[in-house]
Amino acid sequence: MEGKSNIFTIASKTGYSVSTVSRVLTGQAEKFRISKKAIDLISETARQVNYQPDLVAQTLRTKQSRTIGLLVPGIDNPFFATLSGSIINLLAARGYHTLLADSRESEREEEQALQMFKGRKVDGIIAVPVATRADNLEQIGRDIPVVLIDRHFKKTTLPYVCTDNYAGARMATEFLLKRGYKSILAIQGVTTSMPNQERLRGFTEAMEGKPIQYAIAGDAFSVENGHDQVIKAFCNGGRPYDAIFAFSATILLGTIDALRELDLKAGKDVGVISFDNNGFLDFLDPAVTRVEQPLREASELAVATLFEIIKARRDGLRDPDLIQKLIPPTLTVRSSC
Amino acid sequence: MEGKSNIFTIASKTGYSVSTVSRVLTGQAEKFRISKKAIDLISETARQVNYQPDLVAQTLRTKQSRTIGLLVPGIDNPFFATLSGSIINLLAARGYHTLLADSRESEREEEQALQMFKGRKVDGIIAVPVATRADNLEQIGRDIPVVLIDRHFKKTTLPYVCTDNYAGARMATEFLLKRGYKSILAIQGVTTSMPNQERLRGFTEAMEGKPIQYAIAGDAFSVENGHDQVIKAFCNGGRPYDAIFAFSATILLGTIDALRELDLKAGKDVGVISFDNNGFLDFLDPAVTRVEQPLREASELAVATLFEIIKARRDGLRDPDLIQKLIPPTLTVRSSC
DNA sequence: TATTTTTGCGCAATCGTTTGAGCAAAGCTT
DNA sequence: AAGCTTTGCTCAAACGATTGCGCAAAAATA
Repeated sequence: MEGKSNIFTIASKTGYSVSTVSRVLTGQAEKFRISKKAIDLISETARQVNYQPDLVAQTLRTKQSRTIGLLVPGIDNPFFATLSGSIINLLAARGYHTLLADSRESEREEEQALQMFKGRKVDGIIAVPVATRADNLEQIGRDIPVVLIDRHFKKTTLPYVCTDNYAGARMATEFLLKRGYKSILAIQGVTTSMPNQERLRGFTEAMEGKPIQYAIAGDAFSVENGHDQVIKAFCNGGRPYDAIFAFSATILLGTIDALRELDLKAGKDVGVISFDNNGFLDFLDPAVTRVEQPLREASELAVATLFEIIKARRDGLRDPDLIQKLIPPTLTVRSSC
Repeated sequence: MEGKSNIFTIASKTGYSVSTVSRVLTGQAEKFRISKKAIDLISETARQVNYQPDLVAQTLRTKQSRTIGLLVPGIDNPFFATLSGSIINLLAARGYHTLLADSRESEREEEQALQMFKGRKVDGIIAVPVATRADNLEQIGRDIPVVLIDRHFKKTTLPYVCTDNYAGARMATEFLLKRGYKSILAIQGVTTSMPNQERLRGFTEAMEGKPIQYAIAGDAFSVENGHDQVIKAFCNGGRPYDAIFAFSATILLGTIDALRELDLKAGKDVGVISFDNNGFLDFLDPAVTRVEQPLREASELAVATLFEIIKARRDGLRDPDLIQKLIPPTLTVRSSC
């Protein structure tokens, strides 16, 4: 009954060889014409001794770990937490386990995590990359199926599933313009990341040729950044902008905080719009208009894509058609602008 | 340069035996009096062929995976997301990797995850248990070091690090009373969980003998629950309670939402207090008074405890003194009550 | 120079599985 | 009854590392 039982225990208890036991326990009984008698006896004893296969040994032998490496740049960021949760559950539903690593926006830690994934023989990797160049991940992608999510590289051979950040930012900006705002402050996040660059592009292209003042500030997807940029911009006590476009929900929170400090009412004194879905945004006062990313859909597509590649490679086929999808976000209008 | 190099590759490239290579690469060179020449040559070739040890094979042989299993009841809950992030990073700092599983408040999924951890040969487990009985986890705890966090069992031999939920709830309740509220609605979460039971106990004991009306409702740590209970309680259009005690931040959000629906102003019409730390609570209007849990401290203690047990067992000693700690939470006063 | 000690390393078993190949016994065919 | 098929299983070699034991050559000692 104790945890010491292995395939050998069962073999000697039943009088069959380890081969036979293995084949029964891995469901290959039919294929190898094991007698019903043997199947029953072996299964029964396996149950009795509470046999649990050693997944490590199995992995070593079969080169399949039924484990996926998930790499995010900050698990404590609610956005990535939600994303991770979604992915982990989708993987679990397929019988896969998740090794979770946090690169904390550091290329070095990302690299380490990837090496670790490799050493651990993960069957695939889902990553929100922080590196600025695709090389390393593409290199790994040759050995292990990799799908990028949320962030991607400009020209890459890796599959990805991201939000169409360009379209989203453009949509948000145009919404602000339509609302009649005349001077807009955009507060951005990690400037090297693709989502940020795309949002920036969406914003500036939407502003192009418009007789509207605007500025771009900031450099991190953090509350502090949101706060500090607003304070800095409004520091002289004036009201230089009548609208703020926060490139993430974390930035938005900082913004809200700063506005409150400045005794300005979001939605009334200053229009506010944000990126990122975050249920929280509805509980703020005013509830915040935002560009919502189809998180669930993205996770599902990423996981499905990953498994298609895994399957193809397992069958010795070449990779399926490259999936590089930008999912259009939706505008959720509330009362903040 | 390709990922195919193993210890054998290096052995033949250098002319040394695999034993020697292994000893050099695992830093046991001195101990086995390997010559400096051999050490240099082997290290150098290892670098050249970009050798990465196969962690699976290593685990099989050494019975140490340098992996910890982390089990939470809902990774998409910001509270657990933050907790996980904190733990993952602490583990990473010690060179350990994390297998993350989500039980989704289901005993069955919890059991599966634990079996998986065992099969994966994790060196230890940190768990927020959902089971109502300790048996299963205690059983596993005999094989693998286990530390509980956030939730624990009444009488258990397992170490745990939790918030002193009783004290926290009592503190919150007494604060409400001191503020002069006369009728309080407490909205609770998963009723079987220890934190909830303790919070409930703290609440009711604080109310004992007080000439104050109160009610207890709810059964989930969710936004919906918070919302629905408020609506239900206030449905006849009256204002039966002048204060609400939300047993978690998620519940609180639902509460806020419901109050808004009812056209009641939190903080003004109805006092509001919450459990759980969540930076978000400061951005609500009004910012919410709350019992803050020392998440960081708890994670650190849990991880430290786990490693002490791991170390002791590895050295063949018996487990260190049982750590069962309730960390007192702090009251963060804002303007919501 | 003969013996002992030290130095430096290799042999081979082992961890718990999976799996290709092979083989005896039973059944079937003619 | 000889030959062919099928049935039902076993043998033993992997997978990639670690490790107890042993042993030859060199160095030290006598």
